[in-house]
Amino acid sequence: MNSYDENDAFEAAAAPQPAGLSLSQRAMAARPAPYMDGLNPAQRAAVEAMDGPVLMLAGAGTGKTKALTTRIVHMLNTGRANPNEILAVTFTNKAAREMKDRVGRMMGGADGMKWMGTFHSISVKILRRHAELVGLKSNFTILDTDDQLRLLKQLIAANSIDEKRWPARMLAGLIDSWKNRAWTPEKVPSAEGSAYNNRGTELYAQYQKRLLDLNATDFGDLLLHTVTIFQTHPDILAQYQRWFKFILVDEYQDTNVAQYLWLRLLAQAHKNICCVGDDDQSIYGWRGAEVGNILRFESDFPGCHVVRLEQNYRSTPHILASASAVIAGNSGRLGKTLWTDETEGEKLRLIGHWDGEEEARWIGDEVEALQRGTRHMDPHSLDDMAILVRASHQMRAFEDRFMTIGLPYRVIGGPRFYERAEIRDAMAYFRLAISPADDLAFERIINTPKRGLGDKAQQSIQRTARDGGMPLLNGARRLLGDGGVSGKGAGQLRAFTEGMARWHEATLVPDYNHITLAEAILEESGYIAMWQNDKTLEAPGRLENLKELVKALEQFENLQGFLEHVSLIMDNTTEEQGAKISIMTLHAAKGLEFPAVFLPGWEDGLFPSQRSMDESGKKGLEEERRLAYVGITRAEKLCTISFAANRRVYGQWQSQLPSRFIDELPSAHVDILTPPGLYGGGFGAAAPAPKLEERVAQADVYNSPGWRRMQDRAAQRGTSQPREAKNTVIDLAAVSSFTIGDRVFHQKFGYGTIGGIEGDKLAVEFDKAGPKHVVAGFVTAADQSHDLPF
DNA sequence: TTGTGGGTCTTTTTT
DNA sequence: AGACCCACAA
Repeated sequence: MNSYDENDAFEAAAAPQPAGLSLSQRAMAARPAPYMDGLNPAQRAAVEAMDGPVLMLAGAGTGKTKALTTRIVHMLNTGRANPNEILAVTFTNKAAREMKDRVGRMMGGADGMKWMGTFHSISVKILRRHAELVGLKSNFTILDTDDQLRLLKQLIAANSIDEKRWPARMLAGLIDSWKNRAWTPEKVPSAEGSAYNNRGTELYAQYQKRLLDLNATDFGDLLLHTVTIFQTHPDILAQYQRWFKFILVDEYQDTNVAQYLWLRLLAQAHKNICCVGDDDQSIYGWRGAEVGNILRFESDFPGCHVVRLEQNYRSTPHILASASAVIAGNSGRLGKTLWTDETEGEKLRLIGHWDGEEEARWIGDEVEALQRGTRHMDPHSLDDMAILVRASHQMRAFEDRFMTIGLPYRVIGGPRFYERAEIRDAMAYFRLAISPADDLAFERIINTPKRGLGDKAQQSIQRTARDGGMPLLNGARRLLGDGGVSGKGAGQLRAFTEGMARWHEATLVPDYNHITLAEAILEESGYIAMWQNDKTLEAPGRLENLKELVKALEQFENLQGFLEHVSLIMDNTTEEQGAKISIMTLHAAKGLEFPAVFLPGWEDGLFPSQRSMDESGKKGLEEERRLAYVGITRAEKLCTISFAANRRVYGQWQSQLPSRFIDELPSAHVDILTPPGLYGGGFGAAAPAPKLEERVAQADVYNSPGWRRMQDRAAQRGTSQPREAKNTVIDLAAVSSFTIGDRVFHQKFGYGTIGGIEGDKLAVEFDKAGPKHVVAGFVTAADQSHDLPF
């Protein structure tokens, strides 16, 4: 089967269409359609506005998917379009699947909706039909980032560029960003000429040529080539414009320039385009998304309907008020005011911790409390809870903690199934068996498992193949015939090429059993054995994944079909049993909702991310703020924000300041769970830090049992007694090191605070004030320390 | 050819 | 701290 053959819905367009509405359709349209029940006026308006462009500004939790799917159902039911005349585009397969499911549920099947999918999957369908116009054959392959990087490395080496100074990743990122902006090599502006040591454009052109030679595309090409075809072949564009009577776009705020052009070209004739988005949830600027697209919609499509969905069905008033207050800090918004009928609900909770481990500990306890149910909350399943972090490395502290207390968790968005090394290796074996000319697959697996074929041997294979103008696999065969490989490698290479020949034969048999074949390939190639002999910890998991892969084959008729599918669908489909708390990044959380959400790590530099602010300034900060908005609005009932005063960053302890977003939270909607003033930074607007004198007055360090214990110990050891230095302020810049509890910190603090949890011993060492001297104290419950009131 | 030790870098992620 | 990548030695 070739999926590019089955997609010929386009031909069906030539079939005569019913003129106007049928009687039954008119009857349907006349009475209020039952599927409209339960829509609010705004949603209804979004569903019914059919004459001209529509911009649906849908805030978080306002039922935009409901409006979007109902709109599709409405178009179908009123006979405005056939299922295959509606182009519905999303960004992720998950979103496409959900939309399909929901339309299917309302209509009793969404079979005819052939043009509902991601930008990329739809582009592939179009591109397969017109591949020759951009120099490809219709059975082109789609490279993943791994292949892409390997290709670029070869090019860089061939151009004798020092890959150390000019990494392939950098070039890949550059090319990707150019493709996101719909720039072919000729169109890259000369201002970009200095990129990649002045050779960026040149290498880009070479890379594109190499891709055509391989009859391959990368992900960016799928859109870029399609746009090129539309721009250079008006007749073809016109066909599609006629064909797609209505266009719907989800998450419009995340479109990049290429996608924007793609849409505008298709929509410019009839202008029946409906874009749904939320400018406040644009969080993918760093990968080319242009908030400008949504901000500009009204001038792009003059006379468009703008519908605002503002009634929120998800969150409590406190959560909405907090999210709104934070996002209000951004400028240039289209502006929305989320509101809700609900009046009940818990305030947000804000808590500071001593360090990241303490934070994880506290959240673990809190999760268990929520499971049991608390004074304020009914018992909740772990499935109802999520921890949303800014950066994926933050997830580890929680994994560690949950592992030790035996709390079931799931990490969402980790390394994806199809991106794991063992899966890609296995797929490369399948690819080579099906297409013996797939050189990239050959390179990946020729020495995996180790066959004694290192650099040298591989280079001779490359040379032989190039001289003979043949694929690498054939080159290897010829080299073997010529006796060009010696020693152990020869025997193993022969076994490999013979195996490949055998497996390739097998794929040519009509209706071959692809599952048995796949198992045979992995077994006979020695790939399974490689992992079985591997005694490292992750080996069993990898074998498990391979089994999983073979199982996934069952849903396909043959290996070809499977590979075609997998190149576009990269999501992890394995759903394990049992209730688990979810841990994921804020980015991965978009589109999801949970009754209880934890937002840890709200510290300046981490969130908002310092790098984001350094690289993109105010623009970066605003995107971070949108991320905060997304995080808070994921919560339905309970949202807990936390930060730590100290955190290990790249192996170094660093003192942290609370996030500036904490200062933007409205104090009336936030419960502070930490004694105010615990940390010098205070809680911003929610609760400003008390004056130092007040905090010193509250401190009762010297009456604590701990203080006495310290005195005892000093006496025992014959060292000097801890010095009393009450009501003095320490210049933190003079602190060279300090210890709290059993941790020692060697760091200069130009600013900030030092704190501990109750019971921590605390000692500070100075180096500026003459000879080193040490003061020591003890952290009490009342004064978990700040500017060291000794 | 394969294993190892030192140097480098460190946000977010879909297709 | 930890992952990754490359250069070098066995």
